[in-house]
Amino acid sequence: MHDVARLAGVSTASVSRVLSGRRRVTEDVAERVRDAAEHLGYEVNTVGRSLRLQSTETVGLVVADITNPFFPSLTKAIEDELARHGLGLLLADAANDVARERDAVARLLARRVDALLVTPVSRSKSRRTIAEASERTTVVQLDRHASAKAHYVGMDNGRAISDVLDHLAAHGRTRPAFIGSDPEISTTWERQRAFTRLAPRGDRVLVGDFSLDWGRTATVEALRRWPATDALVCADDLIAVGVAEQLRAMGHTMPGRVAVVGFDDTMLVHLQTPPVSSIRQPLAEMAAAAVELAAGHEQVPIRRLLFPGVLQVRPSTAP
Amino acid sequence: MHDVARLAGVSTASVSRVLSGRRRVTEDVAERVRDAAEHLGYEVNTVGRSLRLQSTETVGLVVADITNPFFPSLTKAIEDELARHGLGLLLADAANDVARERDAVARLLARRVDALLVTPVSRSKSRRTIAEASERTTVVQLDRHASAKAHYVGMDNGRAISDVLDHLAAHGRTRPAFIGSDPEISTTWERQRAFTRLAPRGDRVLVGDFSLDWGRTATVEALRRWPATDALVCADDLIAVGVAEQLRAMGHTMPGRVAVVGFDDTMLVHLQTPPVSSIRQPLAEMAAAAVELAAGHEQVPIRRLLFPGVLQVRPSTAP
DNA sequence: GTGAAAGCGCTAACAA
DNA sequence: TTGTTAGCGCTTTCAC
Repeated sequence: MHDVARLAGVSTASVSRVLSGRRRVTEDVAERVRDAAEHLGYEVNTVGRSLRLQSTETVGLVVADITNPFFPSLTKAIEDELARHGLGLLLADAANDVARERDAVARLLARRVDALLVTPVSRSKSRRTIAEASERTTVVQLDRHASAKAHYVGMDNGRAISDVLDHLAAHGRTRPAFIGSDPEISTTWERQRAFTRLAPRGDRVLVGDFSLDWGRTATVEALRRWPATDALVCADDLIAVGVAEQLRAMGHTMPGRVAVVGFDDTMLVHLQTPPVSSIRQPLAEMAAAAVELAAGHEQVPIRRLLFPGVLQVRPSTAP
Repeated sequence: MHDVARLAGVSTASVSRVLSGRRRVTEDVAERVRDAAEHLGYEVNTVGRSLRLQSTETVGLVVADITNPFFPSLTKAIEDELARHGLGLLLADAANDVARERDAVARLLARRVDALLVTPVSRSKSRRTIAEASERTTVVQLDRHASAKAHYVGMDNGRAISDVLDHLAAHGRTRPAFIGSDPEISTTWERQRAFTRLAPRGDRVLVGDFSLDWGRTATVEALRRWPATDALVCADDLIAVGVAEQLRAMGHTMPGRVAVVGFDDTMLVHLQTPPVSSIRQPLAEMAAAAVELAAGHEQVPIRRLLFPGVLQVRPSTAP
């Protein structure tokens, strides 16, 4: 910076004013500084700037499980939006483990991120981690939530379930069952609860884990317990794919006797033949809202932003 | 830090020495400092440290396409290894676009990452980006490569193809064809070249893009042009899944008349029935090697590290 | 509008 | 072994 100042014949203060664009200077000075900087290949050192401004212009993101295909899509949406705001993304993976999640949060806080985005692993066991972090910086819970002490940006799962049930009913399917996964995942829990409240026979719910095999097993179990079932609403796409596979193995053509619908609209549902209907989260809008909360310098009251999902209708529910 | 020093009755230098662990102090001082720090909830400010040490202890990773399921696995392996070394991960996505890749590299360099890991989008069009970046910091090309001026950590694709052909031959399949994707992707290109060199009829190669649909189309085309084909070696799993789907649609049971094998061993191949054989990259070892090169402070000569892949044999090639 | 100077929080060189 | 001090690169008062 000194070199640039010398070459431009101004003080380092003016160089800073020009290059950071945070203050007015005469056009003459601005031009000389820009020329000098370009000539010397000078680029502002963000570390010095961060120290001075007490802001790293970096946001941390702790995803519950990066290998779950929904999270890369979410990560991409966030990274995109952050880049648009000139913010960096420090990523950490909790690997579905609350202890690792706590570690990851601590590591990112130690790096002085300006804000922290988290998709909590567990409704109950992530609560303290989130609450404590939110005393140190702005925390935005994304997709999932665990604490009322931090912002939450997610999808309106109740409305999504309602839309699914309407869609199924419109196709004459009035005897759905719900294949859930771990109810400690807030999204799964909300979907299950909404189903219980809204479905014709809301008690037809099976709960297992987040896996293809569980989808297979649950299909057999559901059709055994409730033989008249004409639709299986799944807590996520991986389960839905397992369900679809099992139905095919049992000789059903989809939708045929049983319609199938998943959640999150990951690429998985496109790999099935026929493709499986799924609710898509509006990731771009969610990312924009989350980053706005994260980048907002003023202290705002805790927000809870719910976006509507969009049911992607495919042959698994509407031939 | 001043508060900690005062409370412990020592200088800030001693606080630094204790908390950074980079210098010897008496146990008495160390204990008083640690107590004081804990009492005050003090945590070293990494920004100040970075400025002083001229090192951010952070590594940048530019992935070619985070929504391609191979890259989350790679990202996870890297993040894991970096965390083990106390290093942070700044992530950026190139979205399969060389212009965005160049931007991403520039943004991470501006943030003064200690090293840059990149999976180049294109063998030819990413070359300048990589070469120029490697003049500014340590660059490690991961999985794919584009420039000889930076390290490369990847899989031995030639050997992998050789293993695949041996495996197929052992099961009596001696008339394979290769379904490639974009040869600008270095891995795809190497796999294709090895096939051409090693396969019984190395000219039986189709080249398309990286998609499910191309897998479907290519299957039809391959069986039309070379009706005796008894195995389809695919440049990646997504193509392999498309191939498997198409074979099923054509009424073949896998492996039956045509065996199928993919690359990268992503979760996609498990979603097929039956599961599809695939070559797994040794991600943990590759990540360890890449991070070692990235974290190594001494200037080492350009390295090119190839790890052997492991063929995961499944019913699509061995019933 | 511009420059001089202070200071963000840290660590290393130097002195004691 | 420990303390004093300078300085990493930046931005922002404050004085002009």
